[in-house]
Order: sequence, then C-alpha cells, then structure tokens
Amino acid sequence: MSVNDIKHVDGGAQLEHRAALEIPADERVGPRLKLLRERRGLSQRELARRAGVTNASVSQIEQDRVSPSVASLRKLAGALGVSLAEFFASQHGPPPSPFQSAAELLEIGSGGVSLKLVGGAMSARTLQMLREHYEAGADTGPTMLQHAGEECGLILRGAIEVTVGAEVRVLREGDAFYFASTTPHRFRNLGDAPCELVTASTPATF
DNA sequence: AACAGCATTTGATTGAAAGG
DNA sequence: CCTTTCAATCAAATGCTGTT
Repeated sequence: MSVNDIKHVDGGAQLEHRAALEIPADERVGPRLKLLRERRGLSQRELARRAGVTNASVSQIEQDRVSPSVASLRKLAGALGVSLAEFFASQHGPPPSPFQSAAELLEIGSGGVSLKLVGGAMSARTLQMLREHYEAGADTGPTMLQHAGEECGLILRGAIEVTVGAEVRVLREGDAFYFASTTPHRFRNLGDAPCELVTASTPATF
C-alpha cells in the first residue's frame, strides 16, 4: 500500500497538528475504539449498525481522521457495552483491585436479561466471565447471536432453552453447554421462574 | 477470474460558530 | 439578521484481500 504512518493529502491543518503533537496511541479514541470493537469480533459495519451511525463514520473515527461528537461516541460506546466514562477510564491506569463485590460487577445487559461482567475494569482482558440472570420470558432475541470465539456455561438455578444451530435443548440446574460462538445461538427463559447461570467465553467480546 | 466481505475514500450536506 | 467558514456526518463509490 501507499500508506505510511503519515497522513496528509486533503487532511487539513487540524490533523497535521495532531500528528505533530505525538499523542500516544493508547490515548487516542481511534485506536481505542478499534481495539474494543475487534475484541468483540464486530466489523465496522456491524458496530455502526448497532450504534446507529454510518460505517464511514466508524472508519474515520478509528483512523483519527475526525474527532467524533460526544453524541456519536456515546452511541458507539453504548453499542460496545461500555459507558462513556468506562470508554475513557479503560485507557489508562492499572486495575484498582483484583477483587470485586457482587455490586461492583459491571452490568452490561438490558431488558429482562442481566449480564454481570467479572473484571470489567481490566483494560486488557482476554477472558470473559459473566453472571447471567434471565427473568421469566426473557430472550436474547429472534436474531441469533453469532460472533468469534467459543463459550460455555453452567446453569445455577432455574431452566433455560438454549439454541445452538439446529439443536435446541432446555437446560436445568447443574446442566452445561459448550459451543463455538460462530454457530448462531439464542437463550430463552420459557419458564415462569428466573434462571441464573455463569458463563465464560473467549476471546473477551464484552 | 469472479465473488464476497470488509475497509477506505469521495463528494455532498448539515450544523454550528465567527464576523460583518 | 445574513454570510462565510469549517468540521462532522452521510450515502455511495472505490479499493483491498482472501476464497472458490
């Protein structure tokens, strides 16, 4: 490619300025966004769709060609499952403590699905572990989940219907699953009691 | 070679300041 | 108030890379 690490052409004075200031890569939003996106196995298009922005915006933001508005960045951070504060907070500083109380687990679910992330403050996590809670009737949605990596889980309480590809099964307390996340999958609580489980997956997609 | 899936660039539009 | 300017954003076009 004709691309060096220097960008100019039609870039305008603002960008040359930024390059001249030599802001470290891990303090710029572009590389940060890209890292968070790729860690989740999302394409620019998929992230853009979830965040309600265009794929071009994502591309330009990731390259630091533009400095996104707070509104756009908030939408993108939300689509990645982090708040704006967490988006920036994860850029620097070591993790405060190896321990977390139950209340400190980072909630990244919505609706009737609660997903509590262990070690959410770790900036370079490669492991993902979640405590999941499905209210009666809760569902990950008719659009099957599909992403890179593999995941497994253990049901602690209640029952849940798990769909993996063509296979469907209701799992109960003590039952478990393990599958490649590239296979379309879905979780539904068909019962009238909440279901609780612990899952782990890799790479860390949240 | 043709295709698919992705990233990047292009050109136009929008909106928000700055200056009369 | 109107005009100018400039950055952010968008849809669409283009470019890149790996696969069949």
